[in-house]
Amino acid sequence: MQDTSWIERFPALSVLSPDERNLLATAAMRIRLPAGTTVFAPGMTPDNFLLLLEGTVRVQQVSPGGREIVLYRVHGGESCIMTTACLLASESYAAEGVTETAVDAIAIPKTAFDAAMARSAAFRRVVFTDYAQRIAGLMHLIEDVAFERMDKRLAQRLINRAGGDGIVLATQQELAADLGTAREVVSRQLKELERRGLVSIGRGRIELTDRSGLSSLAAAG
Amino acid sequence: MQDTSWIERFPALSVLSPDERNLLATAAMRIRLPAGTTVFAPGMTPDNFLLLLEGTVRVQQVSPGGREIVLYRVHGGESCIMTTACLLASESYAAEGVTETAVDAIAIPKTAFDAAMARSAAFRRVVFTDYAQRIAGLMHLIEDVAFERMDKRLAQRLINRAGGDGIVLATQQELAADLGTAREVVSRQLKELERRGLVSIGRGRIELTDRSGLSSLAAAG
DNA sequence: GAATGTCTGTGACTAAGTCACAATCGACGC
DNA sequence: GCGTCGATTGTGACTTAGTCACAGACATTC
Repeated sequence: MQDTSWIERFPALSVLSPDERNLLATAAMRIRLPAGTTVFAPGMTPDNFLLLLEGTVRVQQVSPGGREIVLYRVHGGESCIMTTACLLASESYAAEGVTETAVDAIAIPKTAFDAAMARSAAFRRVVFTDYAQRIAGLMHLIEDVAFERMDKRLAQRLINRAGGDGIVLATQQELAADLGTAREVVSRQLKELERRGLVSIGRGRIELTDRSGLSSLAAAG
Repeated sequence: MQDTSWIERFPALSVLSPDERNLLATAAMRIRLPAGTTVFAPGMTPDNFLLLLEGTVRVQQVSPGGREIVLYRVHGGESCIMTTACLLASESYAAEGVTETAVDAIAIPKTAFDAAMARSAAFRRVVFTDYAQRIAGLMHLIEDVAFERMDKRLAQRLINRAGGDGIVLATQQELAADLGTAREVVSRQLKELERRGLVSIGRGRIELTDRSGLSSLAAAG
């Protein structure tokens, strides 16, 4: 008797027939990873597809010059299928995935993945939705990097990253990686935001003192 | 009796069973479009998936400020499935597809697409390969835009765009859109390349006078 | 409380993007 | 042949972003 309860974590899979559930549950392995684990990296051929139950995985690219850019994050309830599928299909790209928090996930071997794709329309829908969302995200990122001003992007990022208390726990280096820019640029931009009274800067911590001000900056054309 | 000969244009589909061929061929429509046709655009819900036989489709994004960036191009023998699938799955993105040349394509209605995905492993492979390649391309583009120098990117682009005679037929505006930068920047970069004896500039036309010089610039770290 | 490693700030410089024009070219009509 | 018009290209002056080379500040550990 397999444990199929994790399937409920994915609303799109809740319509699976008992047969289909069994197919997935039989092959699925529950895995737990601590924060900071490299899930995949250039040169590694992944043999499992991941469905995240809890935690987040950061997918990023590192430039030769040492600069980084975060491509997207996978959160609990989302699938990490896209990147692994890509790694299988085309060798050449330099993205790596790292757990940002402890992660609880379901790993599905390639053979079971293929079988599920063949047999289950619901499973296909999950996979396609994942692809579509990631691609839309990447396109949005390209638009951002190519066309938007840094102050606007930083304001946006601070708002997204802030907890309900209006506090962002991140170093300037981490923010720089999120935005694909240099740490010094973040330092100067934050200074300017502080001067304007929108944030207050601490070590590894930024407090948003004027969220609506930041929002209007983030929305500015 | 359906015409299934176009299937041979897609090597990955040549392994289809007669049944599967028939499924596709019955639903498929052959379409021809002149250059400059908008295949899809924000707000349009596409109801067909395209397999390109001949010609190219340019997929690009336009910024509020009027700047453009080419995300990728779909060539003959490739599928244009990704973007359309994305458009169906998630409304919010601003890419548009325009034919760059006259295009000869096969259009497959959504229902037949879903059926083919359910029944044919080969068809799934085509679709996944398309996704994987596009995503790898988008990631490469992000890396380029975020980290590479403009002179290097321009040199690369000129090499890719040049015919066997070493001539690029494109306006500076078009090159700027390819790279996601401003036309003035292309103008100045070209001037610098000309000064270094790598190219010779004409109106709507750039001649590569030193390909190996351009190559080493494009490869430079 | 001294040492150490991490994080942050800053000046000086280079690269890229923006804005506002001017100059040039090619095609078309007369 | 000549003039006109739109498209294309060139350029200066300025702003924004990224690079390099540091110095200073802070937290943790011994």
